This record gives sequence, structure tokens and C-alpha cells, in this order.
Amino acid sequence: MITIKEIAERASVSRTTVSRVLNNNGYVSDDVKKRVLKVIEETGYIPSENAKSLRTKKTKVIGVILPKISTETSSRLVKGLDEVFAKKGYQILLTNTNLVPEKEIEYLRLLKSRHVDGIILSATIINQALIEEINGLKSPFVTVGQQVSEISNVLFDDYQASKDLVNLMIKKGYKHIAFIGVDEEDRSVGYLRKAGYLDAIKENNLPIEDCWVQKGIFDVDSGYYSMSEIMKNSKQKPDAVLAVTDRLAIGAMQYIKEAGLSIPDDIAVAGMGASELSRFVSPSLTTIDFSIEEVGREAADLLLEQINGRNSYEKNRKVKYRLIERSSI
Amino acid sequence: MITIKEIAERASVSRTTVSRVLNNNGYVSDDVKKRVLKVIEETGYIPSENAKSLRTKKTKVIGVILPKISTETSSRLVKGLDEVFAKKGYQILLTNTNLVPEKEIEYLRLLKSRHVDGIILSATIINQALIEEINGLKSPFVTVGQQVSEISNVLFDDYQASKDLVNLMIKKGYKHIAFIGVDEEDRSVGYLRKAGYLDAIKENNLPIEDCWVQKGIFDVDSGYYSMSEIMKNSKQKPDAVLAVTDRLAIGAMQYIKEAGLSIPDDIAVAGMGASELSRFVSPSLTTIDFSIEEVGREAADLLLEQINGRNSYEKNRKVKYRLIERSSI
DNA sequence: CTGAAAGCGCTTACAG
DNA sequence: CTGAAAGCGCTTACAG
Repeated sequence: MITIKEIAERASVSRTTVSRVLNNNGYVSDDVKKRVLKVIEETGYIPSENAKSLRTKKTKVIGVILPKISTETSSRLVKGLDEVFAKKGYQILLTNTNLVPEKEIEYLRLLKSRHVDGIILSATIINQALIEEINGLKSPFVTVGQQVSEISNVLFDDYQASKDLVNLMIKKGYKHIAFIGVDEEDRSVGYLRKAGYLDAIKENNLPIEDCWVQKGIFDVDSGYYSMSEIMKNSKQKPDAVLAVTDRLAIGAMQYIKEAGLSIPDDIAVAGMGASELSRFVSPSLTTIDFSIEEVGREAADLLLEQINGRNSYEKNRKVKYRLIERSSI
Repeated sequence: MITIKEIAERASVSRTTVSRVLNNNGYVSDDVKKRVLKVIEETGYIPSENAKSLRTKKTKVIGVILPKISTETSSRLVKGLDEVFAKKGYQILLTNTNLVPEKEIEYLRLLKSRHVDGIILSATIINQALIEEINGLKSPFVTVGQQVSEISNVLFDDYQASKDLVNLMIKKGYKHIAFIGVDEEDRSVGYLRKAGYLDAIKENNLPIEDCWVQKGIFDVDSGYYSMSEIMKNSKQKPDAVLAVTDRLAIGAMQYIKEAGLSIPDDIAVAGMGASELSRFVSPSLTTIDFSIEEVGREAADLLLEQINGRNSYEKNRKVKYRLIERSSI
């Protein structure tokens, strides 16, 4: 490893001077500057960010904690983050909890130990211990997708999106609308989307059967199974079904098609998330695009504002979603 | 920031001793150890990895350079990498070239300046400047998906996979097989997959028309357009088409369906990549699963071997692919 | 079993 | 315009 010391010696100047030309600050005569630059060029010297950040207390890296690394949501989020961070010279240190809650705390500490300049947490289920850990961190921090009190976050409007979809169905004349959700511990996908559905139904005085409201998990098979439960157990068969993710919706579609029914004539289907799948399934799926890249960009902006000490008062941002109407309704 | 110095003072020991209990090496009496541990607990002290790595020359971070951040390939690759690196206590520093070749060199330098313990490069197009930069790096290094001479790499067997698909078509009785590829500058997807197709055709003495061999780019629309070119310009219409990515294949399928033809009765279609889409389009798409997670794991293993100074002789690994036969052939 | 001191590669007042 | 020296938070011979 070649260091600043060696550059200084070769150029017959002090390390101070080399540092100055490296960072382009302070006075350096053109002559000396050229000499130093030449040596740097010749040697291929690259300054150590590590040593630098030990002094300056800035690392130019942002820690990102993801619940799952290889989902469309995660990769779209990271894309949005990277777009703005890269532009400002920040790198992303990636961390993946694989949905194990204790890992969130573990990684929070790890990121702190690495002195990242800020942290983005894409959380699913928030508990008290986590909130305390975050508050103890005293580091620029933004969460995405879940509201944590007193902490900046960028949110999807889960409630309204879900409501919009149900209202669209109602407008199109559907009256018996079933629902496939997930556990309500997940406040965004589980609780809020269900609340939107329930409220829309209620506001329109539509009927509902217990078995119309199913709770699945995040995959296609679960959608298939939930739909089968709905069809087997309901007295009045529903003429529409809203699923809280596209995968669940696609599973439901599979069941419906296998049952010899037509979509949307016999049963309309809607999903949420605007996965790429939703475009190419047949019939193409009506869904919600939560503009996740945009969420990523907003989160990055918010974090940068905190890092630069500005505007830390803005706590919540909701990103506008887009309802994508296709052939399944 | 609370530091080792403060812990030492509070526990009335030297920093040396604190360091010893932190790293669990060297002799420390139980008594002193307990005292130190207690202070650490009380203060919530987290040692600075930065300072540590400045001394030890190890950062426990791996740099990853991706051509595109939000594709299925990238996220499956990162998943595989993360599986093995996380287990060994390594974090991933993510870097995204957005397919801009100069960025590869820029990020290589950046990762070096951060003293990552090793680098994984998922390359698309390799040029001489890049190779020189890599060789100058003198750092553990593995490339994925593209062969770079004298550098460890994990490869897909693009040539054979493509050949297998064509042979499958031939076995099923198809005789007029068209091809949608991409630019041959991309050695893996462009050149090798085309070579596999061409050789399979040749070995079976099958006919081929110039316009049967199209060059597209990496998206669905391009597949649609390429297919239209094939159908419009060919004298003998093909009865099968191989596309080098699932997206291209799906675009081709769209065109075929819109033309009122049936898949696979009129024209069989195969893609490559086993995207999630391929399962859910209709008819479901026959494709190649390159086991990208496995590629990631292998690459991580190879890199770790280099980091630990073992087995740096093994240069090339090919990961077994799986041909997934579905309804489109 | 414990500690004083040097050193990792930088930056930054301070002095000239 | 330039440099000597201190310091960032750790670890690691070395000595006792």
C-alpha cells in the first residue's frame, strides 16, 4: 500500500501539502501542486477512505436494512436510493434481515460501528425494542413503508390505495367483494390495506361474509388456497376479490381459472404492488403502483437533509400511488 | 461518541486490556474482564470498525459491482452472495454502473480506496482498460458471468444451455427454428448463446434464413419487434423461436398471439433465464434456470478462498443450469 | 496477567 | 504559501 507519506517524500513536500492538493483546499502554489499531482499520477496512489473518515467523522456510506434482499420491492427501493445517493457520492452498505426481527437490532449496531452517515430501514414489523434502539442511535435515520413515531418516514398510502380499488370495483357494478390479506401485525400491508377494504365496503353498505376475508402469506400458493377457501365456504359466491399483493392475486386467479370461471366476467380480481408479473398474466391484472423508486428517492432526500442538518422537522411523507387499470376488473 | 479510552478510564484499566476483552484474546483475569464488560454494557459502547480496520487492514466488507441494480439477475445474485458472506460476518458494499462502462473502473478505484477485503464484479462487456485496472488492483477478485483471462470467475454455461434448448425443439419435431439474440459484444448472452444455437442447427443440418436470426436489446418490446421482423421477412415461416432472454421471448409470444397463431402448435417459443414471469405467462414458457443464487454462492466461496489465501489456483467454475420444460414448446 | 508506547493513514488548527 | 505536530480510535509487539 502506498500512502500519503510516500507521496510527500517523492514530491519533496509535507503530508499537509499533499493533503491540500488531494482535497483542493488551502493554498498551494501551482508549481508544487503540479509536482504532487504528477507523483500521484505516476504511482496510482488512492487515498484511504478509512483513515480519512477516522479523522473527518464522515464515511460517505449509507446503511440500508432490508427485510428481504431479492424481492421486486427491495430492488426497486434500492434503485431509487442509489439514484440519489450515487449522485452525491454516497455508497450503500447493504444488510438483509431475512425477516428475522432480531437481526434488525443487530444490523443497526453493526451499521453504527461502521459509522455510516445515515441509515435507511425498510421495516415490516416494528416493536418497542427496535424503536428504543433507533432512538439511542442518534444518527440520521429514515424508515420506509412503516410509521415509527418520532422518526422520519416515507410511507405508502396503503389505506387509500386499497379503498380506491374497492371503490373502482363498486363503480363497475361488483357487489360481493372478497378480500385476501396478510397478518395485521404488518401494519402497512396487513392492517391498513384491510382497513381500507373494510371501510369502503361499509361506506357503501355492501354485504360481507366472514369467509370472504382471508389471511394468507406472501406467495402465490397462499393466494390460491385463500381463494379456494372463499369459494368453498361462502354461501353467496363473491363476484370480485381484492388481494393485498399481486402474488396473492395471481394465486387467486389460478384457482378461479381452474374452477372454470372467467375473469372478470364471473369474478373480478385486483392486486397491489404493480409487480412486473401483473402486466403479463392473463388477463392482465389491475393493481396499484406504489412508485417504489420514488419512495426510495424521497427517503434518500430526507436522509440527506438530516445529514446536512436541515429540515429535520418534516417527519412523514406519503408518496402518491398510481392505480393501474387493466383487464382483470 | 464514546471510545475505548473512556471505557478504560471508567473500568480503571488500560486501553490494551479493554481491547483484549473486546477481542477475547490475550490473558485477562476474570475479575478485570467482568469489570470491563460491565462498563461496556452500561455505556452501550460499540467499537469503531473504522479505527479497527485502519490497524488490522481488514474491513470485513466486500465490494460488489453490478451492471444494473434492479433486475432479477442482480437481486438473485446479491441474494446468493449475501447468504454466504453474511454467515462469515462480511457486509456488502453495493455499487451500480447502470451499464456505463467507465463506471466500472471508477467503482473499482472507489472500492479500493475503501479497502474492501474483496470485490465481485458482475460484468457485461469487458474491455482491455478494465482488465488492466483489475490486474493492478492486487485484491481478491472474482467476476461473474463473463470470462476474464487470468481472473477467477463463475460462469453460466451459455453455449450449452442454448444448444440444449434447440436440441429439445428438434427432438420435438420442429425444423425451422428462428433466433432472437442481442449484440455479440456481450460475450455471454450475445455471442455464446448465439453460437450454441448456430452449432445445434448446423449439427442437425437444418435450414436457416438470414432473417431468422435477429438482434434485439434487453426488453419485451424488442422481442415483439424482432418477431415481427422474422415473420414479415421470411419466405419459409419458422415453426419455433429461441430467444436469449425471457423478456425477448415474451415479446415474441405477444406478437405471435396477436397474429392469431397458437403457441406451441404453430410456433414454439423458448426463453432463457427462468424469470418469475416465465412461470405465469400463458402458455408458460420453457426456459433455462441458470441458478443465479448458486452462482452467487460459488462466487462468494471463491472470493473467500482468495481472501484466506487458499486455493487461488482454481480459475473457472461453471454452474449447472436447469432446463425447465413447460408448455411453450 | 497488565500497561506504556508506537503506529495504522489521514486532516487540521497553529505557527511562520 | 508551507510544514511540524497532534489527534481520530483502535491493536499489537514489547516489557515487566
